[in-house]
Amino acid sequence: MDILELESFLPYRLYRLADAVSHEFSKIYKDRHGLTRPEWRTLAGLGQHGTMTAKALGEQSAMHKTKVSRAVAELERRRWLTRTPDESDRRVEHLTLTKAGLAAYREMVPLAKAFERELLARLGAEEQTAIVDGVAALEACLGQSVVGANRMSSEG
Amino acid sequence: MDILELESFLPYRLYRLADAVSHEFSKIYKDRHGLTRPEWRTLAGLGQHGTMTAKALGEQSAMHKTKVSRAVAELERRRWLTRTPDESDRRVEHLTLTKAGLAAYREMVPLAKAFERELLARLGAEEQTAIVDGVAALEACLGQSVVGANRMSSEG
DNA sequence: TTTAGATGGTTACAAATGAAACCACTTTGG
DNA sequence: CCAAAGTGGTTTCATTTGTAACCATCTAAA
Repeated sequence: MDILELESFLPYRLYRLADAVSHEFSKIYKDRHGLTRPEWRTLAGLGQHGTMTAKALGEQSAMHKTKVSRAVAELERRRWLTRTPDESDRRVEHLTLTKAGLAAYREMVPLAKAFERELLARLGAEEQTAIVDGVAALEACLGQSVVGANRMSSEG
Repeated sequence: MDILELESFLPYRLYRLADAVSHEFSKIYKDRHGLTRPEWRTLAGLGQHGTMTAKALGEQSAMHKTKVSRAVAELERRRWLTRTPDESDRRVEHLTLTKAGLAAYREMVPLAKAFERELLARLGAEEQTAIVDGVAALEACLGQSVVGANRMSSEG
């Protein structure tokens, strides 16, 4: 009988690994500020780019537009971001972090970087390049049309 | 100002990648039989091991016990598995696939294997070993206590 | 014994999520 | 100019999920 060994099955391993890493990392924004993942990504996007539309946010951080909408609403409620109507297209709003939002972002960036650094630090040199390159390769091949702007991640 | 480049941030990339792969793979069990991921994992676990308890299922496939409970209930409703009370401990039930469940499992195993094979086939030889080894390394270091039996994945 | 905890498993409830409908606006093609 | 289709973004609704409480049973210690 032909069986499948789940523990060795790449999609399963990949998912479980990502889930564990993500869950570990979520402590940084969840325990600290009670943010959800969509909220964290929104904060990260705006911190990185300064000003973005909801649509751009969704594309950059692979989130469904309803998630973006809700995350933006919550961050606005916290007064971590403000909306500015677009001059020429009144459907569009430009989102920008407030001082408070920026402060939170600035506080989290070093923690995020430290997390990534320490995660990789537990690995040997070749192992580090292995994941980084491996992930990059899969991203590239799975590609343009699946990962990234179009897919609109479910995020778990 | 110190910023974080989300697109290069490993936890984010890993999650997005796993999500894309998983979503792609989910077509095999979702489109074909309308299974959810917990249901698929339950099927896979039982197919692989023959008979398991709900607890063992949760440990093997990194699922929260409520997910296992619900998945088992659904597969039972479909008559894809049966429960047999344990002789010596009446809290425990042993789960086994029925003929129908086994048939579905047998049908999916080759598809799953083909999916994995074709996914890897898109990569070069070194790239293949890169992800496989990279994932293994992270699994190992992130380790025993985080990935696997204890974590009880959220699954998305 | 008896009783206080563990343990396998289910259920109730609240929060997060996705699909699809929707609103306001803009663009396109007659 | 006008209707039809497209787009940015929100809301509604049903489903999925996690937490915590829960039930039944088992174990261990007094």
